[in-house]
Amino acid sequence: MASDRLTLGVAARLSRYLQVLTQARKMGKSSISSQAISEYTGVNPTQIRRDLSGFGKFGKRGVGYDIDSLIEQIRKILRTSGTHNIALFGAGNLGQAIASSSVFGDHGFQISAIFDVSPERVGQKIGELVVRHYDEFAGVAASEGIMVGVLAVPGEVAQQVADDLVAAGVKIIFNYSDALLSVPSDVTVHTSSPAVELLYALYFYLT
Amino acid sequence: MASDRLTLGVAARLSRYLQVLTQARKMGKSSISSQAISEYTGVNPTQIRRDLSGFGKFGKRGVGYDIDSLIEQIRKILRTSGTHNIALFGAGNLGQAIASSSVFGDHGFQISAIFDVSPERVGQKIGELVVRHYDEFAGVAASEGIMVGVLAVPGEVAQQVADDLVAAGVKIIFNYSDALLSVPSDVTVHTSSPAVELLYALYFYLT
DNA sequence: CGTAGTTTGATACTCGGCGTTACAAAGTCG
DNA sequence: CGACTTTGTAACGCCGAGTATCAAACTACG
Repeated sequence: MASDRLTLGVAARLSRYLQVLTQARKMGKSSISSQAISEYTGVNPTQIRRDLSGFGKFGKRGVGYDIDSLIEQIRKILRTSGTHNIALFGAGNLGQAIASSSVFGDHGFQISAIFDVSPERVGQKIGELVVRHYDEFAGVAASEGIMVGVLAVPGEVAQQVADDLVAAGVKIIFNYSDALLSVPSDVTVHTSSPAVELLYALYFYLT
Repeated sequence: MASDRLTLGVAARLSRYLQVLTQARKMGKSSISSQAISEYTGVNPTQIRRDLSGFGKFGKRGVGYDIDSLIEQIRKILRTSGTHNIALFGAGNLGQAIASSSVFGDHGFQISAIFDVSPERVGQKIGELVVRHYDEFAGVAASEGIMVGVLAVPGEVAQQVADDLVAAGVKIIFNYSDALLSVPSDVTVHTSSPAVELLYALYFYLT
């Protein structure tokens, strides 16, 4: 079949290209060379061209790659074109920051609902959305096709929320809390860990 | 010399172990097996043992690894023991979320100052710290040894702040904005991109 | 128009990282 | 004491990724 699974490395690099391309587009650029992508990602230019040319001829010789079309192509390769509905849990500082930024929207993720338990926050408006009470989640999950849940809740309740997400059929959990979540093997947990990324960067600076 | 540079892969995995170990410690565990670390990181247990045994015998056969001591050992290997001072820029929702959480503190990063330009935010107290005006940064950078800057500012001003950080001698910039930053080659920029990480996870779920 | 410069696409070769398998040694538990 | 767990270590092989090289396509400029 034409749709062989990408290797971990290729998928990781494609995602990274996507990040830089999206940023570059925001900066008003319309075209970019493999050399330039290399400077921002650290990936070898030849490697970049090889990654891309494996799926088609996206670039123009002597010019580079058209950013808009390359973004679309990579999204197709990653099978993540279109928009995906996500649910956000926790409307504290972090939840509000996420909801009012475009970090997820820029990559095709639409926040379709925000949940919290605090009476002061429920009913509050953040951007276009109104914070709903956590009890409503089960109903919302059933009606909208929620596949991804983003946890911006305190660590103490993260496991409880994760359990509820699993019960509702959510398959991917993005965890901003510091809790270690236990989930069935068919559910993916990705934990945000900026400090660890920083340690990694620091190591290479120090040596 | 005994301090050969670690390969990218080893350093990345050690960081990842550190993340899980820190979480596990928070959950009250005191010991963990390579098998358990494998379940949370996706790294092969043999690979984990090989990574660790290359630097010493940290585990106890039949038992596993003592979490506290292993964390300390990995920090030593990564040369990132002790505390590191970081400066936070932007005291909006995101900045407040970062400042009031322990994500950085748990890994030895101490936020030594928070800066903003908004008159309403300057002077406000977040945790133990008082938000200072951005103009004070140059002075603070000189007195404290600030090596890392965390940007929680709007994308439009991110490049300006980055330039100032570079001028002040900061070598590592953690960028939460969506701007594509240009810096000299001896400065490392790490851009937070949760949505891209999510796309990556989504790809492997879909296939 | 023509030439120099840029950048992609493609191939061949090599090296090393990592998965796999296997097993002895050291510890725990009943 | 004996069964079980888990680390530490070695051997082997595959494939991913860096490197080097070159032709082809495109731009820019005189």
